[in-house]
Amino acid sequence: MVNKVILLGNLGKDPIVRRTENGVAVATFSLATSERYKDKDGNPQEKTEWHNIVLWRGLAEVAEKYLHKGDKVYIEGKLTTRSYEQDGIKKYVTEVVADTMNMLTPKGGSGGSSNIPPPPMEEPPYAIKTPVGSTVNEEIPPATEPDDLPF
Amino acid sequence: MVNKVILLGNLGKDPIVRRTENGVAVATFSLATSERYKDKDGNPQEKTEWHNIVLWRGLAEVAEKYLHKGDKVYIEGKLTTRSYEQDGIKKYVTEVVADTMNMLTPKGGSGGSSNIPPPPMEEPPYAIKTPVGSTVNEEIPPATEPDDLPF
Amino acid sequence: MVNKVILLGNLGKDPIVRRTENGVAVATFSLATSERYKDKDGNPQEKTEWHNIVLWRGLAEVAEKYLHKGDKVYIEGKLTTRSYEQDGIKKYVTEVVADTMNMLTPKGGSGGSSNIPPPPMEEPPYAIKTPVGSTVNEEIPPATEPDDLPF
Amino acid sequence: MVNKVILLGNLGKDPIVRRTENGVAVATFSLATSERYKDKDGNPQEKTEWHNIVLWRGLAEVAEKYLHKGDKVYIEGKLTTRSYEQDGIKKYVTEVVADTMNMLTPKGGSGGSSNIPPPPMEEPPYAIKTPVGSTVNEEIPPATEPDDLPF
DNA sequence: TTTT
DNA sequence: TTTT
Repeated sequence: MVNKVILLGNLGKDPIVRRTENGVAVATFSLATSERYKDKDGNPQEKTEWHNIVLWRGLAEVAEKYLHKGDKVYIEGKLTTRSYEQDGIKKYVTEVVADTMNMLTPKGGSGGSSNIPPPPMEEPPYAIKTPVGSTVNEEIPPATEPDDLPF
Repeated sequence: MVNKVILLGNLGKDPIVRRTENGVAVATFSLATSERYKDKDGNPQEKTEWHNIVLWRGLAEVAEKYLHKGDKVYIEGKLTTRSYEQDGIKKYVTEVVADTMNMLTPKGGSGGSSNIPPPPMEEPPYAIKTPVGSTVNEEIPPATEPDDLPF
Repeated sequence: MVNKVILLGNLGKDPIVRRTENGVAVATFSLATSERYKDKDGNPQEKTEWHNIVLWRGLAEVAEKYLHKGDKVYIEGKLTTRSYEQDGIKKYVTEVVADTMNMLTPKGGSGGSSNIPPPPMEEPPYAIKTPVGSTVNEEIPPATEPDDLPF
Repeated sequence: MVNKVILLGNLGKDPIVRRTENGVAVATFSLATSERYKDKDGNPQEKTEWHNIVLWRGLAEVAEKYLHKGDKVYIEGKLTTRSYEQDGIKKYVTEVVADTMNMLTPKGGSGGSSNIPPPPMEEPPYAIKTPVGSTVNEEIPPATEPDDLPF
């Protein structure tokens, strides 16, 4: 079974970083991927998709330190959907849980970085406790190669 | 900007195929990707994600003819989210609009293929008219190579 | 930096499995991906690419036990090139070092599985000792999710 | 069958652009993807892979105009291997024929751009006429969506 | 031959 | 809400 998402786009806002009671970091942000195309009259159009990104542990720490509104990032992850209830209505959120991140905005660049503290209550997607899957790429022990190859 | 999803999983049901007024085919189905892992007590667990797949034109026609419940398919596409109103409530659906499909269940295989007609009312995701993006891989004119290479 | 290869094709022969002096397993095989297209005269053509696949450790063990000539597999990995000398001539081989493998041929299927022992000398690519990179997906400790999410 | 390569790295040199007798543009360059890891003694190491990239038609024209040594690009393409004879010895080259390219170095950036004319004779990989496959993403007519969706 |  |  394969479940892989590859995105390269820009952050709509600074990441929001929280920690679990055990101190595990979780960062969330939305990422825009825009596509230019021509409509049937030949006029140039742009369509933007917004993706909910979730990063755990090491990746969340990196996001907290270095990622800002407007920054360009490459994300590789898994598509996941979770549900929660709001005002008695069941809602679904689809998120991309990142396992690889690559920051593409040069340091000192982008500016942006609004340091206004996040609102006390988040948008619906993140309002309810629910398990979410993740793998942090940077924590994976790099499989070092044996020196004694058989070929 | 890159927006790519790669899935390899099994169909939860037979595809549902509709046509626009212009006769353009659209197929939809949900696709399961399961992941086995061990929980913190070391017990094997399985977690299944369900993905909403949308195919247009040629890919929809192929799906209509050959895809059945339980079949294994490889899908490459784009992540898209659209919204609709239901009972006065705005709802969001995230879908994968396929541009490449690869059927992995050998012909005559899989069985399954429940021919029970689909319910009169679909799940929320497909209940409302909304524009959705798509590219059908098979309709792309294969770029044939010139014979007179410069190297 | 991103270096990712995604292949879905068929094994040309049974895998060849070796072990380093430390007992680490390495499996190699070639994988065919075929593409159908029409030439400029509209005649259907097929073009097959052969890829050198390398699997380490757990993945190699799985390949040894379950993979056979003709089997269909999904492979995700890294593109790597290494060089070696043969008869005083420097040669280069490009390989895909897998970090994920998904076997798509149902058990008992495929047939094929020629049990003819591999030739004493392999094709050039695997004739010389050289370091090769790898990560075995199955050995990665699955990042279990904390129960105490902050949202 | 799936044959996909995804790379994000830096150009080692300016692209070399040629044209076939029919005026079709072909650009080639090598792309570095570097990976940082720690060796078994815990010392940080870097390993760089060099990939041979080939772009056709529209993508080649874009590369010619905008890509320079050192620039960062995202490439999506196919793995292909071709052979040629040199001094009576058969040689193989593995290339990535791009079908999507995304330039990630901001305009006016990178500088580099050594305008030293390319040597009269290229490295072995490009010395011999051979057919190579390609699809230029930008030439694909964007599948416009019908307004009359059936759902 | 690149980049961080 | 981003970016080109």
